[in-house]
Amino acid sequence: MSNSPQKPDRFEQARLEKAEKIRELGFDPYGQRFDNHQAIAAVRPLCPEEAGAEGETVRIAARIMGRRKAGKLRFFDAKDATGRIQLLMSRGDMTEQQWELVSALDLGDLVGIDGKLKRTQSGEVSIFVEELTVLCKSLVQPPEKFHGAKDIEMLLRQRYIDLIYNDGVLDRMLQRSKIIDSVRQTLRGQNYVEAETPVLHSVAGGAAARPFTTHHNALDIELYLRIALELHLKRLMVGGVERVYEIGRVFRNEGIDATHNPEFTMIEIYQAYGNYETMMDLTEAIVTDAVKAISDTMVLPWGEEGEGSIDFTSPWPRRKYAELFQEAAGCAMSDTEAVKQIAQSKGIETEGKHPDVIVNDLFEELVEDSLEGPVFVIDYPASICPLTKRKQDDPNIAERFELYVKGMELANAYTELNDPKLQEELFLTQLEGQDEEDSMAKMDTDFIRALKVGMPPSGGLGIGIDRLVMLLTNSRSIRDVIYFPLLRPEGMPAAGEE
RNA sequence: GCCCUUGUAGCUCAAUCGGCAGAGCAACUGACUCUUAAUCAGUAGGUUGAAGGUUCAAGUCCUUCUGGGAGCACCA
Repeated sequence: MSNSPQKPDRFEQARLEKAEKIRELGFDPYGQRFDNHQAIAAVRPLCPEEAGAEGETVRIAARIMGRRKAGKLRFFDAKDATGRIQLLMSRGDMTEQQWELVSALDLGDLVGIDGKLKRTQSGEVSIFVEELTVLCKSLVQPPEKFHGAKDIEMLLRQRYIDLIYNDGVLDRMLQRSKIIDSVRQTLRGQNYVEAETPVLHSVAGGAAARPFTTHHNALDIELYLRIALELHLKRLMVGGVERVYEIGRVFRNEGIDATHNPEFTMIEIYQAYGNYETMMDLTEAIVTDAVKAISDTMVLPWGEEGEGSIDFTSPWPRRKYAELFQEAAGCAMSDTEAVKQIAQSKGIETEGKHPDVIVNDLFEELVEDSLEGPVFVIDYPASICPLTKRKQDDPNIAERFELYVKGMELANAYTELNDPKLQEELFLTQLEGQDEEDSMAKMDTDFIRALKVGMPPSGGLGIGIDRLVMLLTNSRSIRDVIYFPLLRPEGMPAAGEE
């Protein structure tokens, strides 16, 4: 891409001329510090009910969203992060210099306003402007005032346009912040401490996913961006940090769709001397607290208006993996031949695969999408869970649960494996039918060394924060809850050109 | 990666069978002191994503490239 500045279009040219006019009037088109302004949402209720009655003097800072003229009157719609309010500027109430300044205003400009709250004759809450301060001249023509901006590509590449001009976008992102605050608060209340562990890993472990690779120049080594938080947090458990969590970005070099972004936010939580059952209780606490943080009710809408809902009232059902499998497939998951036949009838590749991998493929095909939830699926086949402690009375079953809501996996938790010898063995054992890069079993010798020192028996829990926010804000796409989802860069030269 | 679909003015969208590229909003000039998708009169605004091809004639048909979206695959 060229580094030379873009030639201004006709709109930018006109606005630059207005900026110059503002300078000639003795003002700064890009503004200065503007103290003691009030939130529009706080100011609106102060307006007198009776039309024409003079209310309090207020000061706001806002963006100009709309404009109407009626002779020597100017009505503007102004908006800040909290709400909208109408501004009224009258030729008769302003100095000559201020009136000239009004004529240099455009849609999209940021202004500081001092004036009195008063209702217009039609009853609209308004600020009758006494002093106008230009805080920033906008050089860009805003989208159409009625239909707004709809081009998804533009809205994602220029998310600020989306945030300014599309109602609900900023609100949803602020809800995301509230949800994350709530998660931290719940954990703080139970004496968990937040940790920050490395993003750059020499072994990308803790999950089954393709990593991004990068390179450190001074050490001249290949590094991976982390795909999970697990192995470092467990090292902290070894070190005596008994209740620990991290909220952080993880990176997986895989496809992009409505529920997957290459970088996404996970929380992983570890509790010494707990197990997967204590983590189920914690999951319920975290999610229900988050619901309370953004809603007055435990039943949240899902889908189009009136189409559906999610009832987060706890406790949530806990269903055994094997039972759900049997109900859906009509055979026991230990019946290897029957499982294979059903899998083949569903078009699932079975050749060379470990029986438990086939069972899991079938489970995903038959069961997952139908789990409306919230529901805990518990007790997974051990062979697909290499980091999990087995049940004491059945070594084929792992103490693991996944939480499903609306067919989406929201949380995943284990009773953590703390036997270093067994862990080492599981790292070495590739499940048949899995490519090495698809496998979770990547040898991490430093992690084994840590386990030998001794890690308490523990519960571990991971929650996909983006998915939690999606479910709580009725968002069908992960792009609705991430400010800047990954897009292909603009303006790359076509292959073979240049 | 596969397949389908889409890209027209700053924005939202038209353009019939291949036949003069258009509207609304926004902008600009003017009128109007209570509007709120304000109204009224006028003006200007285009490399139809890019390159090539077919044709007397291409926004429209064909090829390649490119950005976006939906689905599939992978995955959480």
